[in-house]
Amino acid sequence: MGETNRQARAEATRHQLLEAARIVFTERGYGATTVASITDGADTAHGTFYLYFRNKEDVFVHVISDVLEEVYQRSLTAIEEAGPEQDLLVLRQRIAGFLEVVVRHGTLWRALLEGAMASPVVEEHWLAQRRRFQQTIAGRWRLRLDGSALDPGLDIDVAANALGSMIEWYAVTGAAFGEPQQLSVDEHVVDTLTQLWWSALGRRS
Amino acid sequence: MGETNRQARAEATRHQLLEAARIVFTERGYGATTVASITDGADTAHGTFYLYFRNKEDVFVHVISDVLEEVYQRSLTAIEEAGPEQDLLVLRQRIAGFLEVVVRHGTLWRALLEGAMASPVVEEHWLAQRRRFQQTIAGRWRLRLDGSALDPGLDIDVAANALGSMIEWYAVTGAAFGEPQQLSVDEHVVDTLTQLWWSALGRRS
Amino acid sequence: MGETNRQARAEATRHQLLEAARIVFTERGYGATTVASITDGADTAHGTFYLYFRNKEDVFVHVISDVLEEVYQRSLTAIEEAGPEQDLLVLRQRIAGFLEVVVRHGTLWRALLEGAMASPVVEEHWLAQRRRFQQTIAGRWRLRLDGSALDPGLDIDVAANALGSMIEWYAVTGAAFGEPQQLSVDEHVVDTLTQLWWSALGRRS
Amino acid sequence: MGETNRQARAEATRHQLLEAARIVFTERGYGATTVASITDGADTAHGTFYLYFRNKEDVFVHVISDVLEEVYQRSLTAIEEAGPEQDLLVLRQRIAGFLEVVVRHGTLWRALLEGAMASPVVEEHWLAQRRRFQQTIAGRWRLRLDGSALDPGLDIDVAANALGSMIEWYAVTGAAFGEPQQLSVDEHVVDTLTQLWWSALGRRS
DNA sequence: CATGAATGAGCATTCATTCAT
DNA sequence: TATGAATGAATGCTCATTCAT
Repeated sequence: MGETNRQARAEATRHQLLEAARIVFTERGYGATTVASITDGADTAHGTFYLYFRNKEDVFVHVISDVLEEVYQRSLTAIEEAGPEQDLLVLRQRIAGFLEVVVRHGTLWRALLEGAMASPVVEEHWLAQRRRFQQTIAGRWRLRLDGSALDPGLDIDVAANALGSMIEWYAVTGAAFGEPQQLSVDEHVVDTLTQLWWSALGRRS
Repeated sequence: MGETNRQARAEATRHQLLEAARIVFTERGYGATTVASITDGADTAHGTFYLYFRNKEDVFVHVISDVLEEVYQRSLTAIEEAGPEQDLLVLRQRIAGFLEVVVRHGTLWRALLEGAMASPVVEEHWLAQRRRFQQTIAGRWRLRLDGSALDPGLDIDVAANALGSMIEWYAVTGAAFGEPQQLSVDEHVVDTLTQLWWSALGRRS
Repeated sequence: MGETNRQARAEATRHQLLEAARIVFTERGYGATTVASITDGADTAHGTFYLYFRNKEDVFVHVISDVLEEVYQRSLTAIEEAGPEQDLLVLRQRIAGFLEVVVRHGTLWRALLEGAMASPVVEEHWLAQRRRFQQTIAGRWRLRLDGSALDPGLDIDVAANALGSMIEWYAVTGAAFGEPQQLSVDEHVVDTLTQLWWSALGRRS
Repeated sequence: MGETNRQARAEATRHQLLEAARIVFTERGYGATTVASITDGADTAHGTFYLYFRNKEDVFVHVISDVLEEVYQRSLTAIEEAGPEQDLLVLRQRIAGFLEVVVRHGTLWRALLEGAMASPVVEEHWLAQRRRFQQTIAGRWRLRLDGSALDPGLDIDVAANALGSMIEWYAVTGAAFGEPQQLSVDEHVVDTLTQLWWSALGRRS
């Protein structure tokens, strides 16, 4: 029981560091974040950081793994699919979910891109998540290639990459760059993005 | 004439530095580039750098301005417009032009993103160019809003941003991340991107 | 009996630490050995170390004391002396014994030198043992100064120091430096060293 | 001429650092010497050190190279050889020369040993010099193997190593360990060492 | 105009030692 | 006795920037 207590406090310290890291990365980006700024935020000694993480890269991977998983879950698996006639609705909800997660984490996405460029480990994490994302989309489309679903002449993998990039980059540039952002998702925007995606595939509403 | 000579040599030195900077930024990215690595490449003394540029940020802005202008020119103004019946062909050529510039400069785009995250000045440069790009597209669309050109309910500014983001992010992630890239533009890809853009706007070929 | 048990376990822990320390010092040398590496090897908690030793210096002194005593015993007291006509044989056995101990402990001698340079306490331990060694040799020679045993004009203390140094340094540089060593004592080498020692003192075989 | 001036000052700075390093290594040993302590002694900024040396190991190699070369020159090549009847005198002068250099540099030899154990580069430097030393000695002996010069049954390489070790270790343990040393070479000691070396080879004076 | 030596602030990382449980 | 989390001092190294020549 004393043992459990000790473990619990260790876990609390680790959590403090992780949370402080998330905040500092969000505020300052990847490059400008120092280990000292994290331990300051976590209210621990400098050396304590190295009990839990190997270095800045390591703690960053832990921070972004949570976020990347969250955005994946929200935009791909959140909603039970109903009949095909509800496809448009489902698409809209997924796009809205994606935007919501990106907006909520704001400039942490900026740090993610920065980290991906500074660290091969981070880069690979992020690219792997993108690949998984796009392959899931392409896989869904292939399942329905029984009718007039998609325009012929469309390379499915390229299309999944392109439309995924459209949503991702629209969201990230909006939420993480330029002026400090409004922290909400405009319904108006979701409508347009949904329609673009839907029409791009040659469908009619 | 001695004066002219002096100016000419100064201009040559400046050009050497700028060219060396472009190469180093392309090879190492923004963060890993040091002033020393630039002056090494330019074969000048370390201190000479500061005669021409205030710091790394400053020289980077000059490097990317050229590239940003080039991509803008290639994808928006390169082709004389013919009759409206050739719109699809024109679109295709613009997309191909954009991809070609991105591919040709390869990992410098990666450095651009990195620099945008490290420096507000770089960020503003890049965002301004994006805005100009998207506004030009949206402006063109508005000029034709006399008929059934675009789907109703589509927010033109959002759509221009989204489709621009689609091409931009597809190209940049392909050319600047992941495995070392093939340095060519696949016709196949251009076809698909063109079709997505065209259809997304509700047009029929 | 519970008390005895307790003491026995404490003694076992102490022994584990000492043995782990010996291994780590041998493998990594004095400077590169950390308290953590010792407790890792001993399979105890980090803090346990400080229940038994004040610090790295302290545990090292304990480790080397054993080895220094061993080499002393082997090379000075191991063999029952017979008649003076067997002196050469006895000398040879002593030299062989010394070499054997040094070779067996290999790079721990290297750590010993390193430790002697880093810590005055270690240095004094080592020097005291050398002094004892050389004084024993010089004392033996003096006991026989009744005849023509040694060359006149030879300072006995200097000679004992010098010949002792010869064997010591030949053995240590061979066993602890340069290429990973063969772990055996070459008879050939023992012969030459014995002859040098014997002749240096002006004796004839 | 301004250029020459600049180079001269740079050389002076380098010399200051090298000299300060020699002093600090002598006073504190290898491990306890920090780059900061060297730049303090040289009265330069911390970063200046790295303009001239890669790290502590690098500057140490430069410091000891001078000393190792000096001891080699003094003890092996300093004296023009006369007739063979003067061999004993030549030997004596060489031993005296070796001792003099070691005594003059005092505890720097201690740092050399310490450095050899901490750094493979230093170790190799030192071992290479020892090898050169011993091979030179063995080579000389071989040149005279025409008569009764050396005892038969003596392995020449082992003997050169052993007698070289004798002088080296006698000198180093005397000058660099134990109490702060008298800074002079005792004639008495030189006599005994010379006689030991001479007799060990089976010669008669 | 050009040079390149010098500066020093800034950051990552290690590790001996303590102490509450 | 034993544990292991926490501490923080210490140090190596980099690099943007300045300035005397």
